[in-house]
Amino acid sequence: MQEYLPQEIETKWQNYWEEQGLLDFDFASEKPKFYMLTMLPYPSGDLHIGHWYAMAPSDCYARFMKMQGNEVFFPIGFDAFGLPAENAAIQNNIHPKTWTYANIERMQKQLRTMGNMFAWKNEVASCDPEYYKWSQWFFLKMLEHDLAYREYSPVDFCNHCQTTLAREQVWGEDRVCERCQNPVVKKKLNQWKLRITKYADELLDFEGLDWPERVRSMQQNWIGRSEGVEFALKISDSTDLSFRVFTTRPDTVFGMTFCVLAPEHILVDQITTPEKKEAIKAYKDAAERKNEIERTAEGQEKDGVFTGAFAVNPMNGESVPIWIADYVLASYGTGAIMAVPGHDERDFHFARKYGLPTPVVIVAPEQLDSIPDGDDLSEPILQKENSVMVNSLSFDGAVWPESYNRVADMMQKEGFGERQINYRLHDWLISRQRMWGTPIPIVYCESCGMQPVPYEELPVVLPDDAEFKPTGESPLKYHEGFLKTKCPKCGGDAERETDTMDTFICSSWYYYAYVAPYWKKGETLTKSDQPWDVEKIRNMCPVDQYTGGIEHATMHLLYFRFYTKALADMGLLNFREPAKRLFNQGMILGEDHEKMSKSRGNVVNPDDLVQKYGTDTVRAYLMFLGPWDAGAPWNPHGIEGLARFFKGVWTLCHLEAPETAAVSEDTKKKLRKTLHQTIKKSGEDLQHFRFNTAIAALMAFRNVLKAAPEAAGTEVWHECLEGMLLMLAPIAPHITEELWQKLKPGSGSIHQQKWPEYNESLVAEEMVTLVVQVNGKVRDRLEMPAGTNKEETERLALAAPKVQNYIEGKQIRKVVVVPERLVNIVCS
RNA sequence: GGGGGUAUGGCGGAAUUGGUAGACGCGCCAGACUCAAAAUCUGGUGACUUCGGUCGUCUCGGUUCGACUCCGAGUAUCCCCA
Repeated sequence: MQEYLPQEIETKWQNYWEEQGLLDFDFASEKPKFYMLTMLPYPSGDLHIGHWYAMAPSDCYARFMKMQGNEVFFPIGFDAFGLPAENAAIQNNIHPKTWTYANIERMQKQLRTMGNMFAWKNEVASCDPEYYKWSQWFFLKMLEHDLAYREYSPVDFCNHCQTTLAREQVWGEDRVCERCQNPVVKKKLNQWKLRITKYADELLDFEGLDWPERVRSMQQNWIGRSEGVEFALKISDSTDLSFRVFTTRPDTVFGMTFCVLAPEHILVDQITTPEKKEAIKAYKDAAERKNEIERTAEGQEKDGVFTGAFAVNPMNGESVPIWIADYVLASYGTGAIMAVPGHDERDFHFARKYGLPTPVVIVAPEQLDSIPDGDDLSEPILQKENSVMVNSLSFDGAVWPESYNRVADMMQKEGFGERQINYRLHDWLISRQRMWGTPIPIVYCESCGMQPVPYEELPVVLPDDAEFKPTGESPLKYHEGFLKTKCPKCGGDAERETDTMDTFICSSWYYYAYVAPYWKKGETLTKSDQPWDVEKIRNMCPVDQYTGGIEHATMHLLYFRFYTKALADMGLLNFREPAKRLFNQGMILGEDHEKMSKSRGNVVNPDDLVQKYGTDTVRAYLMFLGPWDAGAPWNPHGIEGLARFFKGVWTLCHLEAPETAAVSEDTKKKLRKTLHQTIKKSGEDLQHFRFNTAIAALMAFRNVLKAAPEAAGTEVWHECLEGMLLMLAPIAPHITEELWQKLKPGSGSIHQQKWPEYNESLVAEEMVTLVVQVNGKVRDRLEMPAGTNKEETERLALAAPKVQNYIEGKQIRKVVVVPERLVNIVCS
């Protein structure tokens, strides 16, 4: 027998598949199309075991779907813009483009060693001008449709990365940069934003999508829809000055004893009385130096300063003092709140600190008989459901949610307020002060102002000779050739926008690019272009199955959906969701159960493993570790089991028929039954991404075959081997191809075969094991034919000698019979 | 602080969805082959046990003839959000 040498056969078949065109997607195929998409990698230069963990099972699924009779499209590409290339440029004095393309080349090679059925002919790299010209084209379209705008506002800025960040890229309580973990600061800058908030409500709706609950609730929380009322408060002794506040609890409005403006609120300076000016200014200066989290953290002591001015509660005409406090943020809602200290945690502490009254205006129904005095409260009353309004003039006795509606209606009727929906979601900040990204196609002319670059002039190309200095500023700012241009309107001198786009822009539409890579390459674009091969997009999209890491739940996956909706509204797509099904794999951890990182020294190198065990074993082991969505720690020893398994399969396929063939009918029956049971089990498991149990079933099947070597050479044996190889093909494409072509010469690639079918009547067991319990404890096991009826089952169970020992002399109270499974005799 | 997930042998994990707990693999133990080792093969492997059994799925309580599975309370841990 020839030895199993995975490294040799794997390269051989990878080349064979490529030469035979087996990896290419056939758009003309009559078969049903299946678009299988895995999140595109960043070309960091080294394929990590995490990439394998994400991609090998995806490939297995793609191959499985192909065997199920689909024409499967499984493309790959590179998310090739981004900061690491630029950092490398500064450090090594090499252009990011050179660095990136070298990495791409290296990663292509590594990816090929995985043996995936990637449609390489449809590969894209987002840093190619033929790719990003469309990113720019979409930007101009968004501008036209009022989905892109420029705004001067406070934004999150990372000093270390020298760029602004989207809200989603600022992490955690410490508000650190997602990339470098350094704290971000607030800066006021002119920045481009996309109006994702326009789609807030639609993004909350997952109707018809098969997406994990986890992602849906994360997105819903992120969007943070809250219904409330926004109303105006007039400044006392002023006829025209007023400000607006948003509240989700209008039913507590009669409990307002003060209101609070954010220190940055535009009215602050106007309304502050002369004697308070100094204190207010000092407070504002201090607030500016704090970050958002210091200001709003719950444990934090809330402080503030009285402005000297008063506002009028429109519901009862009472005057309340206006304070400023930094726990109110200018960027959220209206930048001002009505403070109801009796019924809000933060307002309560603030009021107690400054001796402001805390009246009670809502109570729980059971408190109605003895309404507490506000002065006695030790904590605010936060009840919502069934709360009853008190001390609220004519509204007394109104019960939530009617209370909410009555106040809201009144405000609306009187014209000083209206119902409003507030979202936590901000518009998407896309400007980055970095060079290695898609240039924003805008020029600034001194006489004509801001002008979009005409469609026909796209792409605005990044210069190849930019100079990288560790100044922290984008080299585009100093590159005359890029910066200086002519105004498209008046022809006069103008300057280009030097900010580039967030790289999440590139990955928001890449799955369309795959379908027809570099569409209209080299051609001049126009405003009325179709950005892709419409026919193909119609056939191929949306994506049937998307896979990727959960870490993208509120970033990429939200942008991804937003883009499709926006493009649909521009008439470019005829569907509104990019992917029908989503599956998120978990994370592969180090041996120490910690996240893999160089600093921990627990990183696993897939290339070394492939070298030692071969691709098939590495792939299969990653799938075998546990449920894919749970992730798993790496166990360096476990992989031996998979290596043995494949060696075992290899041996079985080379087993020769014994000289004296004496194989019993029972053995044949058993083999055939196991085959059909395994087809059913592994097929169902693969369909549901349960790779681990599918492989376990195949191992069990191997064990059964191994125990019956006398059957080698028989017809059943061949059926079993064929079945084994076919079922194993999506998991281990190389060894199965090798063995298949040996076993069935002339039948072509195993990857063009159909998934085997099972016979339901062969799956069912003829004999079953019946468990007999006495008072819930297992006392005996009986073999009996399947289909034995209830009465007979009970009779056999009661008659069993072992059982007799336990029930002798006792009174039988009840007998529970579950045919083919169990009998429980309850006695005393 | 709020929301969500998870908890099963020495380890990774199975369990027909309320019916034999521990499939499959790793590790370990014993045996075969070998001068020896590796590889391979065979058998064993939850704990305790007086070898009859008894206990056992994070803890406590509940529902049920029967609970890893359902309900309530708690602990630990992970993720997301503040």
